[in-house]
Amino acid sequence: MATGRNHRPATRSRGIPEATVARLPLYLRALTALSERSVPTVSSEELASAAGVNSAKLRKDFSYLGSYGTRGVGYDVEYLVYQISRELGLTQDWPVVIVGIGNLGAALANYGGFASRGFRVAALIDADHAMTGAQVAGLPVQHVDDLETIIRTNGVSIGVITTPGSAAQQVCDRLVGAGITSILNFAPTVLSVPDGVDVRKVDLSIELQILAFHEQRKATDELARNGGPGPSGAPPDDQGPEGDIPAVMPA
Amino acid sequence: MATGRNHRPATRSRGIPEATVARLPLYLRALTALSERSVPTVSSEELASAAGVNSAKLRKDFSYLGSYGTRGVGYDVEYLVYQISRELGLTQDWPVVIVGIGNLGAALANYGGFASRGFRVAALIDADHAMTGAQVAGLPVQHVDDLETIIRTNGVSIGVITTPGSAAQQVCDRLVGAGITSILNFAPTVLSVPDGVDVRKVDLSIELQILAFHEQRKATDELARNGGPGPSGAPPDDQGPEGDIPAVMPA
DNA sequence: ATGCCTTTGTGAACGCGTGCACAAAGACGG
DNA sequence: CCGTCTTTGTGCACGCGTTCACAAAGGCAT
Repeated sequence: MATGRNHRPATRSRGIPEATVARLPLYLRALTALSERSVPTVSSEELASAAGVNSAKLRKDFSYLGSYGTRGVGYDVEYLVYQISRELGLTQDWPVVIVGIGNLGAALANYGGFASRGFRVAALIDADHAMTGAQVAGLPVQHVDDLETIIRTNGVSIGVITTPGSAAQQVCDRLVGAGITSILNFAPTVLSVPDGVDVRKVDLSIELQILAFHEQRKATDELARNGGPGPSGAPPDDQGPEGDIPAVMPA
Repeated sequence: MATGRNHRPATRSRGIPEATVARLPLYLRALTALSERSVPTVSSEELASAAGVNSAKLRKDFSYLGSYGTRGVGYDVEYLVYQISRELGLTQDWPVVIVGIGNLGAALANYGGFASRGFRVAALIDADHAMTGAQVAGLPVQHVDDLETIIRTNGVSIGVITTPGSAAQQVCDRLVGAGITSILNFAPTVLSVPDGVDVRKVDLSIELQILAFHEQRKATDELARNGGPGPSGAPPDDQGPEGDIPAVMPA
Protein backbone atom coordinates (compact mmCIF):
# COMPACT_ATOMS: atom_id res chain seq x y z
CA MET A 1 0.00 0.00 0.00
CA ALA A 2 2.81 2.29 0.85
CA THR A 3 4.03 2.14 -2.69
CA GLY A 4 0.72 3.12 -4.26
CA ARG A 5 2.46 2.87 -7.64
CA ASN A 6 -0.11 0.90 -9.53
CA HIS A 7 -2.92 2.25 -7.46
CA ARG A 8 -4.77 3.52 -10.49
CA PRO A 9 -8.08 5.19 -9.82
CA ALA A 10 -10.89 2.98 -10.98
CA THR A 11 -11.53 5.04 -14.06
CA ARG A 12 -8.16 4.34 -15.63
CA SER A 13 -6.49 7.08 -17.64
CA ARG A 14 -9.18 9.51 -16.63
CA GLY A 15 -7.97 9.48 -13.06
CA ILE A 16 -6.47 12.96 -12.90
CA PRO A 17 -8.97 15.80 -13.08
CA GLU A 18 -8.32 18.40 -15.74
CA ALA A 19 -8.13 21.17 -13.17
CA THR A 20 -5.40 19.27 -11.36
CA VAL A 21 -3.42 18.73 -14.54
CA ALA A 22 -3.54 22.46 -15.20
CA ARG A 23 -1.95 23.09 -11.80
CA LEU A 24 0.78 20.49 -11.97
CA PRO A 25 3.09 22.73 -14.03
CA LEU A 26 2.63 25.40 -11.40
CA TYR A 27 3.71 23.04 -8.64
CA LEU A 28 6.57 21.82 -10.76
CA ARG A 29 7.87 25.33 -11.23
CA ALA A 30 7.77 26.04 -7.51
CA LEU A 31 9.42 22.71 -6.74
CA THR A 32 12.16 23.33 -9.27
CA ALA A 33 12.95 26.61 -7.57
CA LEU A 34 13.15 24.82 -4.23
CA SER A 35 15.31 22.14 -5.75
CA GLU A 36 17.76 24.74 -7.01
CA ARG A 37 18.03 26.06 -3.50
CA SER A 38 18.68 22.51 -2.32
CA VAL A 39 15.64 22.45 -0.09
CA PRO A 40 15.11 18.78 0.77
CA THR A 41 11.47 18.73 1.84
CA VAL A 42 8.51 21.05 1.74
CA SER A 43 5.14 21.08 3.46
CA SER A 44 1.89 21.40 1.59
CA GLU A 45 1.38 24.77 3.20
CA GLU A 46 4.70 26.17 2.03
CA LEU A 47 4.45 24.76 -1.45
CA ALA A 48 0.88 25.90 -1.84
CA SER A 49 1.87 29.39 -0.85
CA ALA A 50 4.69 29.39 -3.39
CA ALA A 51 2.36 28.18 -6.10
CA GLY A 52 -0.38 30.58 -5.15
CA VAL A 53 -3.02 28.00 -4.32
CA ASN A 54 -4.85 26.59 -1.32
CA SER A 55 -2.99 23.93 0.64
CA ALA A 56 -5.98 21.62 0.79
CA LYS A 57 -6.29 21.81 -2.96
CA LEU A 58 -2.63 21.01 -3.36
CA ARG A 59 -2.86 17.97 -1.12
CA LYS A 60 -5.90 16.71 -2.99
CA ASP A 61 -4.13 17.29 -6.29
CA PHE A 62 -1.15 15.25 -5.13
CA SER A 63 -3.43 12.54 -3.82
CA TYR A 64 -4.45 11.84 -7.40
CA LEU A 65 -0.83 11.07 -8.21
CA GLY A 66 -0.35 8.80 -5.22
CA SER A 67 0.89 9.07 -1.67
CA TYR A 68 4.19 10.80 -2.16
CA GLY A 69 4.31 12.67 1.12
CA THR A 70 5.40 11.79 4.62
CA ARG A 71 3.03 12.72 7.40
CA GLY A 72 4.53 15.05 9.91
CA VAL A 73 7.31 15.99 7.50
CA GLY A 74 6.04 16.98 4.09
CA TYR A 75 7.06 16.12 0.55
CA ASP A 76 10.48 15.19 -0.75
CA VAL A 77 11.26 17.89 -3.29
CA GLU A 78 13.41 15.89 -5.67
CA TYR A 79 11.10 12.92 -5.68
CA LEU A 80 8.08 15.10 -6.33
CA VAL A 81 9.83 16.93 -9.16
CA TYR A 82 10.47 13.59 -10.79
CA GLN A 83 6.97 12.27 -10.26
CA ILE A 84 5.26 15.34 -11.64
CA SER A 85 7.66 15.54 -14.56
CA ARG A 86 6.94 11.95 -15.39
CA GLU A 87 3.21 12.43 -15.03
CA LEU A 88 3.26 15.41 -17.35
CA GLY A 89 5.38 13.55 -19.85
CA LEU A 90 8.31 15.91 -19.54
CA THR A 91 10.85 13.14 -19.27
CA GLN A 92 10.63 12.73 -22.98
CA ASP A 93 11.44 14.99 -25.88
CA TRP A 94 8.62 16.97 -27.46
CA PRO A 95 9.49 18.49 -30.81
CA VAL A 96 7.31 21.49 -31.64
CA VAL A 97 6.67 23.39 -34.83
CA ILE A 98 5.71 27.04 -34.95
CA VAL A 99 3.67 28.12 -37.95
CA GLY A 100 3.54 31.80 -38.72
CA ILE A 101 6.83 33.56 -38.08
CA GLY A 102 5.64 37.10 -37.56
CA ASN A 103 6.42 39.14 -34.50
CA LEU A 104 4.73 36.74 -32.18
CA GLY A 105 6.06 33.59 -33.79
CA ALA A 106 9.58 34.95 -33.65
CA ALA A 107 9.12 35.94 -30.04
CA LEU A 108 8.02 32.42 -29.18
CA ALA A 109 10.91 30.92 -31.08
CA ASN A 110 13.25 32.99 -28.95
CA TYR A 111 11.36 32.33 -25.77
CA GLY A 112 13.51 30.40 -23.36
CA GLY A 113 10.56 28.83 -21.64
CA PHE A 114 10.10 26.57 -24.60
CA ALA A 115 13.32 24.70 -24.35
CA SER A 116 13.35 24.66 -20.60
CA ARG A 117 11.34 21.50 -20.12
CA GLY A 118 11.72 18.96 -22.81
CA PHE A 119 10.17 21.12 -25.48
CA ARG A 120 12.28 21.69 -28.52
CA VAL A 121 11.46 23.96 -31.42
CA ALA A 122 11.97 21.56 -34.29
CA ALA A 123 11.00 23.86 -37.11
CA LEU A 124 9.72 27.31 -38.02
CA ILE A 125 7.23 27.53 -40.86
CA ASP A 126 5.88 30.50 -42.74
CA ALA A 127 3.86 31.07 -45.88
CA ASP A 128 5.93 34.00 -47.06
CA HIS A 129 8.53 32.96 -49.61
CA ALA A 130 10.57 36.01 -48.73
CA MET A 131 11.13 34.60 -45.28
CA THR A 132 12.18 31.15 -46.36
CA GLY A 133 15.73 30.50 -45.33
CA ALA A 134 15.94 33.43 -42.95
CA GLN A 135 17.41 32.63 -39.58
CA VAL A 136 15.16 33.14 -36.57
CA ALA A 137 16.38 32.12 -33.15
CA GLY A 138 19.09 30.14 -34.85
CA LEU A 139 16.70 28.13 -36.97
CA PRO A 140 15.95 28.47 -40.67
CA VAL A 141 12.42 29.44 -41.61
CA GLN A 142 10.93 26.83 -43.90
CA HIS A 143 8.09 27.22 -46.34
CA VAL A 144 4.61 26.03 -45.56
CA ASP A 145 4.65 23.94 -48.74
CA ASP A 146 6.89 21.51 -46.90
CA LEU A 147 4.75 21.43 -43.78
CA GLU A 148 3.73 17.80 -44.02
CA THR A 149 7.24 16.62 -44.76
CA ILE A 150 8.72 18.61 -41.90
CA ILE A 151 6.23 17.25 -39.41
CA ARG A 152 6.59 13.64 -40.46
CA THR A 153 10.37 13.80 -40.68
CA ASN A 154 10.73 15.23 -37.21
CA GLY A 155 7.98 13.20 -35.62
CA VAL A 156 6.25 16.32 -34.38
CA SER A 157 2.98 15.97 -32.52
CA ILE A 158 2.58 19.50 -31.10
CA GLY A 159 1.99 22.53 -33.27
CA VAL A 160 1.84 26.21 -32.40
CA ILE A 161 -0.20 28.50 -34.64
CA THR A 162 0.82 32.15 -34.71
CA THR A 163 -0.57 33.05 -38.10
CA PRO A 164 -3.17 35.74 -38.77
CA GLY A 165 -6.66 34.58 -37.93
CA SER A 166 -7.61 34.26 -41.56
CA ALA A 167 -5.03 31.53 -42.15
CA ALA A 168 -5.39 29.68 -38.86
CA GLN A 169 -8.07 27.15 -39.79
CA GLN A 170 -6.32 26.27 -43.03
CA VAL A 171 -3.01 25.77 -41.25
CA CYS A 172 -4.76 23.81 -38.54
CA ASP A 173 -6.29 21.44 -41.08
CA ARG A 174 -2.92 20.79 -42.65
CA LEU A 175 -1.28 20.24 -39.28
CA VAL A 176 -3.94 17.73 -38.30
CA GLY A 177 -3.70 16.09 -41.69
CA ALA A 178 0.03 15.68 -41.16
CA GLY A 179 -0.49 13.94 -37.85
CA ILE A 180 -0.40 16.74 -35.29
CA THR A 181 -2.65 15.91 -32.33
CA SER A 182 -2.05 18.89 -30.03
CA ILE A 183 -2.34 22.51 -31.02
CA LEU A 184 -1.61 25.72 -29.19
CA ASN A 185 -3.49 28.45 -31.01
CA PHE A 186 -2.60 32.13 -30.73
CA ALA A 187 -4.77 33.20 -33.64
CA PRO A 188 -8.07 34.88 -32.75
CA THR A 189 -10.14 32.15 -34.32
CA VAL A 190 -12.24 29.23 -33.18
CA LEU A 191 -10.55 26.18 -34.61
CA SER A 192 -12.47 23.12 -35.73
CA VAL A 193 -10.62 19.89 -35.23
CA PRO A 194 -11.59 16.22 -35.34
CA ASP A 195 -11.97 14.17 -32.19
CA GLY A 196 -8.70 13.16 -30.65
CA VAL A 197 -7.01 16.47 -31.30
CA ASP A 198 -6.45 18.82 -28.40
CA VAL A 199 -6.62 22.55 -28.88
CA ARG A 200 -5.70 25.16 -26.33
CA LYS A 201 -6.02 28.79 -27.17
CA VAL A 202 -4.25 31.88 -25.99
CA ASP A 203 -6.16 34.98 -26.93
CA LEU A 204 -4.72 38.32 -25.90
CA SER A 205 -7.73 40.27 -27.03
CA ILE A 206 -10.07 38.17 -24.92
CA GLU A 207 -7.87 38.51 -21.87
CA LEU A 208 -7.85 42.26 -22.17
CA GLN A 209 -11.60 42.37 -22.61
CA ILE A 210 -12.11 40.34 -19.46
CA LEU A 211 -9.84 42.71 -17.58
CA ALA A 212 -11.75 45.64 -19.02
CA PHE A 213 -14.99 44.20 -17.75
CA HIS A 214 -13.73 43.97 -14.20
CA GLU A 215 -12.03 47.34 -14.52
CA GLN A 216 -15.30 48.92 -15.57
CA ARG A 217 -17.09 47.25 -12.71
CA LYS A 218 -14.53 48.55 -10.27
CA ALA A 219 -14.95 52.04 -11.73
CA THR A 220 -18.73 52.02 -11.44
CA ASP A 221 -18.55 50.62 -7.93
CA GLU A 222 -16.20 53.40 -7.00
CA LEU A 223 -18.47 55.93 -8.62
CA ALA A 224 -21.50 54.63 -6.80
CA ARG A 225 -19.61 54.83 -3.55
CA ASN A 226 -18.33 58.37 -4.01
CA GLY A 227 -20.75 59.84 -6.47
CA GLY A 228 -23.48 60.41 -3.95
CA PRO A 229 -26.03 58.35 -2.11
CA GLY A 230 -28.58 59.12 -4.74
CA PRO A 231 -32.23 59.70 -4.05
CA SER A 232 -33.11 56.30 -5.42
CA GLY A 233 -32.96 54.88 -1.95
CA ALA A 234 -30.20 52.49 -2.77
CA PRO A 235 -28.01 51.79 0.23
CA PRO A 236 -24.77 53.72 -0.25
CA ASP A 237 -22.40 51.00 0.62
CA ASP A 238 -23.65 47.66 1.60
CA GLN A 239 -20.93 45.06 1.95
CA GLY A 240 -22.63 42.85 -0.55
CA PRO A 241 -22.73 44.40 -3.99
CA GLU A 242 -25.66 42.14 -4.47
CA GLY A 243 -29.05 43.50 -5.27
CA ASP A 244 -27.48 45.66 -7.87
CA ILE A 245 -29.89 45.98 -10.72
CA PRO A 246 -28.46 46.37 -14.22
CA ALA A 247 -27.63 50.02 -14.63
CA VAL A 248 -29.40 50.42 -17.92
CA MET A 249 -32.54 48.62 -18.87
CA PRO A 250 -33.58 48.54 -22.47
CA ALA A 251 -36.88 50.30 -23.03
CA MET B 1 2.04 41.21 2.72
CA ALA B 2 0.23 41.16 -0.53
CA THR B 3 -0.11 37.48 -0.36
CA GLY B 4 -2.41 37.19 -3.30
CA ARG B 5 -5.56 36.33 -1.49
CA ASN B 6 -7.74 36.71 -4.49
CA HIS B 7 -10.85 35.38 -3.00
CA ARG B 8 -13.21 35.94 -5.83
CA PRO B 9 -16.70 34.66 -5.24
CA ALA B 10 -17.01 34.67 -9.00
CA THR B 11 -20.63 35.61 -8.77
CA ARG B 12 -19.95 39.01 -7.36
CA SER B 13 -19.65 40.80 -10.65
CA ARG B 14 -23.07 42.29 -11.08
CA GLY B 15 -24.57 38.85 -11.14
CA ILE B 16 -22.78 37.85 -14.34
CA PRO B 17 -20.90 34.60 -13.76
CA GLU B 18 -17.20 34.67 -14.43
CA ALA B 19 -17.50 31.88 -16.96
CA THR B 20 -20.02 33.92 -18.90
CA VAL B 21 -17.83 37.01 -18.87
CA ALA B 22 -15.02 34.94 -20.31
CA ARG B 23 -17.24 33.93 -23.23
CA LEU B 24 -18.64 37.35 -24.04
CA PRO B 25 -15.57 38.37 -26.07
CA LEU B 26 -16.00 35.18 -28.05
CA TYR B 27 -19.58 36.01 -28.89
CA LEU B 28 -18.60 39.56 -29.68
CA ARG B 29 -16.03 38.42 -32.18
CA ALA B 30 -18.49 36.16 -33.95
CA LEU B 31 -21.12 38.89 -33.96
CA THR B 32 -18.69 41.42 -35.38
CA ALA B 33 -17.94 39.07 -38.23
CA LEU B 34 -21.66 38.72 -38.91
CA SER B 35 -22.08 42.46 -38.70
CA GLU B 36 -19.41 42.98 -41.33
CA ARG B 37 -21.34 40.65 -43.61
CA SER B 38 -24.43 42.73 -42.92
CA VAL B 39 -26.31 39.82 -41.41
CA PRO B 40 -29.28 41.37 -39.62
CA THR B 41 -30.25 38.63 -37.18
CA VAL B 42 -28.82 35.37 -35.93
CA SER B 43 -30.25 32.44 -34.01
CA SER B 44 -28.67 31.11 -30.86
CA GLU B 45 -27.86 27.93 -32.73
CA GLU B 46 -25.97 29.69 -35.51
CA LEU B 47 -24.12 32.04 -33.21
CA ALA B 48 -23.22 29.27 -30.82
CA SER B 49 -21.79 27.26 -33.67
CA ALA B 50 -19.73 30.21 -34.83
CA ALA B 51 -18.42 30.80 -31.33
CA GLY B 52 -17.76 27.12 -30.73
CA VAL B 53 -20.09 26.69 -27.79
CA ASN B 54 -23.35 25.01 -26.92
CA SER B 55 -26.50 26.90 -27.89
CA ALA B 56 -28.14 26.39 -24.50
CA LYS B 57 -25.07 27.83 -22.85
CA LEU B 58 -25.15 30.82 -25.13
CA ARG B 59 -28.79 31.53 -24.39
CA LYS B 60 -28.19 31.26 -20.69
CA ASP B 61 -25.21 33.58 -20.99
CA PHE B 62 -27.31 36.17 -22.79
CA SER B 63 -30.06 35.79 -20.25
CA TYR B 64 -27.72 37.30 -17.68
CA LEU B 65 -27.47 40.42 -19.81
CA GLY B 66 -31.20 40.71 -20.32
CA SER B 67 -33.75 39.64 -22.87
CA TYR B 68 -32.23 40.91 -26.03
CA GLY B 69 -33.61 38.29 -28.38
CA THR B 70 -36.88 37.86 -30.21
CA ARG B 71 -38.54 34.48 -29.94
CA GLY B 72 -39.07 32.81 -33.23
CA VAL B 73 -36.51 35.09 -34.88
CA GLY B 74 -33.25 35.27 -32.99
CA TYR B 75 -30.97 38.10 -31.95
CA ASP B 76 -30.44 41.43 -33.66
CA VAL B 77 -26.75 41.43 -34.52
CA GLU B 78 -26.07 45.15 -34.28
CA TYR B 79 -27.98 45.54 -31.06
CA LEU B 80 -26.20 42.61 -29.47
CA VAL B 81 -22.80 43.91 -30.56
CA TYR B 82 -23.57 47.14 -28.82
CA GLN B 83 -24.92 45.54 -25.66
CA ILE B 84 -21.98 43.20 -25.23
CA SER B 85 -19.49 45.95 -26.03
CA ARG B 86 -21.08 48.13 -23.42
CA GLU B 87 -21.19 45.35 -20.88
CA LEU B 88 -17.52 44.60 -21.40
CA GLY B 89 -16.66 48.27 -21.16
CA LEU B 90 -15.37 48.45 -24.71
CA THR B 91 -17.23 51.65 -25.52
CA GLN B 92 -14.57 53.52 -23.65
CA ASP B 93 -10.89 54.00 -24.20
CA TRP B 94 -8.49 51.76 -22.29
CA PRO B 95 -4.90 52.94 -22.32
CA VAL B 96 -2.45 50.10 -21.71
CA VAL B 97 1.21 50.06 -20.80
CA ILE B 98 3.55 47.24 -21.73
CA VAL B 99 6.50 46.71 -19.42
CA GLY B 100 9.40 44.69 -20.76
CA ILE B 101 10.09 45.36 -24.42
CA GLY B 102 11.86 42.18 -25.39
CA ASN B 103 10.76 39.92 -28.19
CA LEU B 104 7.40 39.27 -26.65
CA GLY B 105 6.73 42.83 -25.57
CA ALA B 106 7.58 44.11 -29.02
CA ALA B 107 5.35 41.48 -30.57
CA LEU B 108 2.45 42.57 -28.40
CA ALA B 109 3.08 46.22 -29.19
CA ASN B 110 2.77 45.36 -32.85
CA TYR B 111 -0.19 43.08 -32.35
CA GLY B 112 -3.21 44.48 -34.09
CA GLY B 113 -5.60 42.81 -31.74
CA PHE B 114 -4.71 45.34 -29.10
CA ALA B 115 -5.96 48.38 -30.88
CA SER B 116 -8.94 46.61 -32.38
CA ARG B 117 -11.34 47.12 -29.51
CA GLY B 118 -10.83 50.24 -27.51
CA PHE B 119 -7.43 49.18 -26.26
CA ARG B 120 -4.62 51.58 -26.96
CA VAL B 121 -0.97 51.03 -26.21
CA ALA B 122 -0.23 54.23 -24.32
CA ALA B 123 3.40 53.52 -23.51
CA LEU B 124 6.23 51.02 -23.76
CA ILE B 125 8.50 50.67 -20.76
CA ASP B 126 11.79 48.87 -20.34
CA ALA B 127 14.55 48.76 -17.75
CA ASP B 128 17.34 48.81 -20.29
CA HIS B 129 18.73 52.29 -20.81
CA ALA B 130 20.02 51.23 -24.19
CA MET B 131 16.48 50.80 -25.38
CA THR B 132 15.18 54.11 -24.13
CA GLY B 133 14.07 56.26 -27.02
CA ALA B 134 14.05 53.43 -29.51
CA GLN B 135 10.97 53.22 -31.66
CA VAL B 136 8.88 50.08 -31.37
CA ALA B 137 5.61 49.84 -33.21
CA GLY B 138 5.77 53.58 -33.72
CA LEU B 139 6.11 54.35 -30.04
CA PRO B 140 9.18 55.42 -28.11
CA VAL B 141 10.43 53.08 -25.42
CA GLN B 142 10.53 54.85 -22.09
CA HIS B 143 12.61 54.00 -19.06
CA VAL B 144 11.15 52.22 -16.10
CA ASP B 145 12.33 55.05 -13.86
CA ASP B 146 9.44 57.09 -15.22
CA LEU B 147 6.89 54.32 -14.75
CA GLU B 148 4.80 56.08 -12.14
CA THR B 149 4.73 59.34 -14.04
CA ILE B 150 3.79 57.65 -17.29
CA ILE B 151 0.93 55.78 -15.71
CA ARG B 152 -0.49 58.74 -13.86
CA THR B 153 -0.11 61.09 -16.80
CA ASN B 154 -1.90 58.78 -19.17
CA GLY B 155 -4.50 57.58 -16.71
CA VAL B 156 -3.56 53.98 -17.33
CA SER B 157 -5.32 51.28 -15.35
CA ILE B 158 -4.25 48.17 -17.27
CA GLY B 159 -0.68 46.94 -17.36
CA VAL B 160 0.94 44.14 -19.34
CA ILE B 161 4.05 42.51 -17.93
CA THR B 162 6.41 40.89 -20.42
CA THR B 163 9.58 41.06 -18.39
CA PRO B 164 11.71 38.11 -17.34
CA GLY B 165 10.23 36.24 -14.40
CA SER B 166 12.84 37.59 -12.03
CA ALA B 167 11.67 41.17 -12.53
CA ALA B 168 7.95 40.53 -12.70
CA GLN B 169 7.02 40.90 -9.04
CA GLN B 170 9.04 44.07 -8.67
CA VAL B 171 7.44 45.59 -11.74
CA CYS B 172 4.06 44.43 -10.54
CA ASP B 173 4.51 46.17 -7.18
CA ARG B 174 5.42 49.41 -8.88
CA LEU B 175 2.49 49.17 -11.27
CA VAL B 176 0.11 48.62 -8.41
CA GLY B 177 1.71 51.40 -6.45
CA ALA B 178 1.17 53.72 -9.38
CA GLY B 179 -2.52 52.92 -9.49
CA ILE B 180 -2.76 50.02 -11.93
CA THR B 181 -5.66 47.74 -10.98
CA SER B 182 -5.58 45.16 -13.79
CA ILE B 183 -2.56 43.19 -14.87
CA LEU B 184 -1.96 40.78 -17.70
CA ASN B 185 1.11 38.77 -16.78
CA PHE B 186 3.20 36.90 -19.34
CA ALA B 187 6.07 36.25 -16.97
CA PRO B 188 6.35 32.73 -15.55
CA THR B 189 5.81 33.89 -11.99
CA VAL B 190 3.03 33.86 -9.45
CA LEU B 191 2.28 37.49 -8.74
CA SER B 192 1.17 38.70 -5.34
CA VAL B 193 -1.15 41.65 -5.42
CA PRO B 194 -3.37 43.36 -2.88
CA ASP B 195 -7.11 42.93 -2.94
CA GLY B 196 -8.84 44.90 -5.60
CA VAL B 197 -6.24 44.19 -8.25
CA ASP B 198 -7.04 41.68 -10.97
CA VAL B 199 -4.32 39.51 -12.39
CA ARG B 200 -4.66 37.23 -15.38
CA LYS B 201 -1.75 35.18 -16.53
CA VAL B 202 -0.69 33.77 -19.83
CA ASP B 203 1.92 31.09 -19.45
CA LEU B 204 3.23 29.42 -22.57
CA SER B 205 5.24 26.87 -20.69
CA ILE B 206 2.22 25.73 -18.72
CA GLU B 207 0.10 25.43 -21.84
CA LEU B 208 2.67 23.25 -23.50
CA GLN B 209 2.97 21.05 -20.45
CA ILE B 210 -0.77 20.52 -20.35
CA LEU B 211 -0.72 19.56 -24.01
CA ALA B 212 2.18 17.21 -23.33
CA PHE B 213 0.22 15.48 -20.60
CA HIS B 214 -2.68 14.74 -22.91
CA GLU B 215 -0.31 13.84 -25.70
CA GLN B 216 1.39 11.31 -23.48
CA ARG B 217 -1.93 9.91 -22.38
CA LYS B 218 -2.99 9.53 -26.00
CA ALA B 219 0.25 7.73 -26.74
CA THR B 220 -0.10 5.27 -23.88
CA ASP B 221 -3.75 4.68 -24.72
CA GLU B 222 -2.75 3.91 -28.26
CA LEU B 223 -0.06 1.60 -27.05
CA ALA B 224 -2.43 -0.21 -24.73
CA ARG B 225 -4.96 -0.58 -27.50
CA ASN B 226 -2.54 -2.08 -29.98
CA GLY B 227 -0.11 -3.85 -27.73
CA GLY B 228 -2.14 -5.21 -24.86
CA PRO B 229 -4.98 -7.69 -24.76
CA GLY B 230 -8.09 -6.07 -26.07
CA PRO B 231 -10.77 -7.09 -23.57
CA SER B 232 -9.10 -5.29 -20.71
CA GLY B 233 -11.96 -2.89 -20.71
CA ALA B 234 -10.72 0.10 -22.62
CA PRO B 235 -13.56 1.15 -24.87
CA PRO B 236 -12.58 3.77 -27.43
CA ASP B 237 -15.34 5.99 -26.18
CA ASP B 238 -12.64 8.25 -24.88
CA GLN B 239 -13.42 11.46 -26.64
CA GLY B 240 -10.53 13.18 -24.99
CA PRO B 241 -10.54 16.57 -23.30
CA GLU B 242 -12.02 18.02 -26.41
CA GLY B 243 -13.12 21.58 -26.59
CA ASP B 244 -11.87 25.03 -26.09
CA ILE B 245 -10.32 25.13 -22.70
CA PRO B 246 -9.38 28.65 -21.87
CA ALA B 247 -5.65 28.78 -21.69
CA VAL B 248 -5.67 31.45 -19.09
CA MET B 249 -6.82 31.03 -15.59
CA PRO B 250 -7.74 33.83 -13.25
CA ALA B 251 -5.07 34.22 -10.65
C1' DA C 1 8.88 2.23 24.17
C1' DT C 2 5.63 5.83 24.79
C1' DG C 3 3.33 9.96 24.19
C1' DC C 4 3.19 14.33 21.88
C1' DC C 5 3.16 17.07 17.94
C1' DT C 6 3.15 17.94 13.09
C1' DT C 7 1.37 17.13 8.59
C1' DT C 8 -0.71 14.25 5.28
C1' DG C 9 -4.62 12.14 2.96
C1' DT C 10 -9.48 12.08 2.38
C1' DG C 11 -14.67 11.79 3.36
C1' DA C 12 -18.31 14.87 2.98
C1' DA C 13 -20.68 19.13 2.02
C1' DC C 14 -21.24 22.88 -0.85
C1' DG C 15 -21.36 25.89 -4.85
C1' DC C 16 -20.65 26.83 -9.64
C1' DG C 17 -21.22 25.65 -14.36
C1' DT C 18 -23.37 22.86 -17.90
C1' DG C 19 -26.85 20.68 -20.53
C1' DC C 20 -31.59 19.00 -20.99
C1' DA C 21 -36.10 19.72 -21.92
C1' DC C 22 -40.06 22.46 -22.21
C1' DA C 23 -43.29 26.25 -21.68
C1' DA C 24 -43.86 31.01 -23.13
C1' DA C 25 -43.58 34.37 -26.72
C1' DG C 26 -43.85 36.16 -30.91
C1' DA C 27 -43.64 36.06 -36.20
C1' DC C 28 -46.01 34.61 -40.18
C1' DG C 29 -49.23 32.48 -43.45
C1' DG C 30 -53.85 31.77 -44.48
C1' DC D 1 -58.01 37.10 -36.50
C1' DC D 2 -56.36 32.52 -35.59
C1' DG D 3 -53.46 28.54 -35.81
C1' DT D 4 -48.93 26.94 -36.50
C1' DC D 5 -44.21 26.98 -36.26
C1' DT D 6 -39.84 28.68 -34.79
C1' DT D 7 -36.81 30.15 -31.25
C1' DT D 8 -36.01 32.15 -26.90
C1' DG D 9 -35.61 32.05 -21.89
C1' DT D 10 -35.25 29.18 -17.88
C1' DG D 11 -36.34 25.63 -14.12
C1' DC D 12 -34.07 21.57 -12.89
C1' DA D 13 -30.81 17.99 -12.29
C1' DC D 14 -26.25 16.44 -12.58
C1' DG D 15 -21.27 16.43 -12.27
C1' DC D 16 -16.96 18.60 -11.32
C1' DG D 17 -14.07 21.24 -8.45
C1' DT D 18 -13.23 23.47 -4.05
C1' DT D 19 -13.04 23.72 0.76
C1' DC D 20 -13.55 22.19 5.45
C1' DA D 21 -12.44 19.39 9.05
C1' DC D 22 -10.49 15.46 11.08
C1' DA D 23 -8.66 10.85 11.76
C1' DA D 24 -4.56 8.34 10.54
C1' DA D 25 0.35 8.24 10.17
C1' DG D 26 4.79 9.04 11.22
C1' DG D 27 8.82 11.58 13.33
C1' DC D 28 11.00 12.95 17.58
C1' DA D 29 12.01 13.85 22.32
C1' DT D 30 12.12 11.87 26.62
